[in-house]
Amino acid sequence: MDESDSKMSTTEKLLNAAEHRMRRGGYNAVSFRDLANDTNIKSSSVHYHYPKKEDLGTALVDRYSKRFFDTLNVKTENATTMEQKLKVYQSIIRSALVEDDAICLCGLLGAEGAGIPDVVANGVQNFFDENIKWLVSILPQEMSESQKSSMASTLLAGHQGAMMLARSMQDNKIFDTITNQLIKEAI
Amino acid sequence: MDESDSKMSTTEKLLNAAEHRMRRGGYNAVSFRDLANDTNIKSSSVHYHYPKKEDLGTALVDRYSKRFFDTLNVKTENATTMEQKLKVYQSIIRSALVEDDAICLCGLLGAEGAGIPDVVANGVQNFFDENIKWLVSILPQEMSESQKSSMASTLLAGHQGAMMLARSMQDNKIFDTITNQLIKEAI
DNA sequence: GTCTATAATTTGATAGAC
DNA sequence: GTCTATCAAATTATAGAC
Repeated sequence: MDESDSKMSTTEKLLNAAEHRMRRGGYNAVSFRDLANDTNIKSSSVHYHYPKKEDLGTALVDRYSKRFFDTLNVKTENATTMEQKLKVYQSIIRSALVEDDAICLCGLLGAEGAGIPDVVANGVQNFFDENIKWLVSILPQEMSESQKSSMASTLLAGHQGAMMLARSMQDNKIFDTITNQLIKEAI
Repeated sequence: MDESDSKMSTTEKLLNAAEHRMRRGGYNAVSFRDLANDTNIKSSSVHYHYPKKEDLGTALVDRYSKRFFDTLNVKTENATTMEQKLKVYQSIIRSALVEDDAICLCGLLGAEGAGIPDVVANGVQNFFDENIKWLVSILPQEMSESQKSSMASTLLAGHQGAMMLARSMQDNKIFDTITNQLIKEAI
C-alpha cells in the first residue's frame, strides 16, 4: 500500500496520514502536530504545504473524490449489467471500510457539516451529487427519472449508513447484509 | 420547546445546548466555554455538573436514547400495522432532522467512533442495538429471523444515511424520498 | 451551585534562518 | 522545503472562596 514510505512525496504522506485520521475521528481529530509526527517533519513544515487547515481539508476531499470515481470508472469498464456495476460500487466502498478500517471521508464530513469550513462542505456536497449522478446513469432506462433519482439516493444513503453502522457496532458483516439487501431490492 | 428558559434546570439547559452543538458539529465541536456562554454560567460551573467531557457525552447519549424510545413507544401505542409503525419511526427521525435542524446524535457520534471516548461509543452502539431490536419486533412473523434482521439493519442504515445526506446536500426533501422508498420496499 | 483564579496542554498559525 | 522559535487563543480541568 504505502511504498515503504520512501518514494512518497511529503504531500502524499501528509494526505495519507490526514485522511486516515480524519476518516476515523472527523475533521477536528486531525491536528498539524499529529501530522507532523506521522510524517517526521515539524508542524511549521506542514503549514508550508497546507497553510490553513481548510486547505488541507479541501485537498483531502478533492483527492478522495477523484480517486473514488477513477476507481469506479476503471472497475466498471467491463461491467455490462446494472447488477455488475452495483456490485463494483458496493465492493469499492466495502474496501474503504474493511481495508482502511475507516468510513467514507465524505460521509463523516457530511455528518459534521455544520462544524467544518464551508469550502470543505461544498466539496462533500459535490461528492454526493456525483455519486447520485453515477447511480442514476446505471439504472434502467425503463424507470422514470423520479424513480431513478429516488433509487439512487436510497442506494447512496444506504451504503453510507451501512459504513457508519458497521463501525459503530464493530461488525463489518452488517455492511454486507445491508448493501446486499439494497442491491437485491434495486434489481 | 424551551419553556422560555426560566423553568429549566441548569443541567437541562446544559444538555440542550450541548446536544444542539454536538448534533451539528460532532463531539469536538462542543467546548465547556461555549456551553458556559450558552447557559450564562462560567465554564468551571459546567464542570461541577459534568466533571469530565465524557460524563457530558454519556449523559447526552443516555438522554437522547431514552427520549427516542419513549417517544417511539408513546406514538406507536395506537398503531396496529407494520406500515403505521414504520411511519411513526420515520416521522420521529424526520422531526429530529427538520425541527432541530441537525442529524441524529448517535449517527454523528457513531461516525466519529474512533475519536470519542469508549464509554460514549458504547452508548451509541447500544442505541443502534435497540433500534434494530425494535425494528425486528415490528416486522411480520412470516419473515425469517435472518430476513427480519437484514431488513431492520437496512431500514436503520437508510434512515441514518438519509439524515446525513439531507444535511450535506441542504435538502430535507431527499430524506423523505429515501425513507419513503425504504418503507415502500419493506412493506 | 456558582464564582474567581489559575494551570497544563493543545492547537492553528507566523517570522525568519538555513 | 524544512527548521527553530514563538505566539495567541482555545480547551480541559482543578482549587478554593462565597
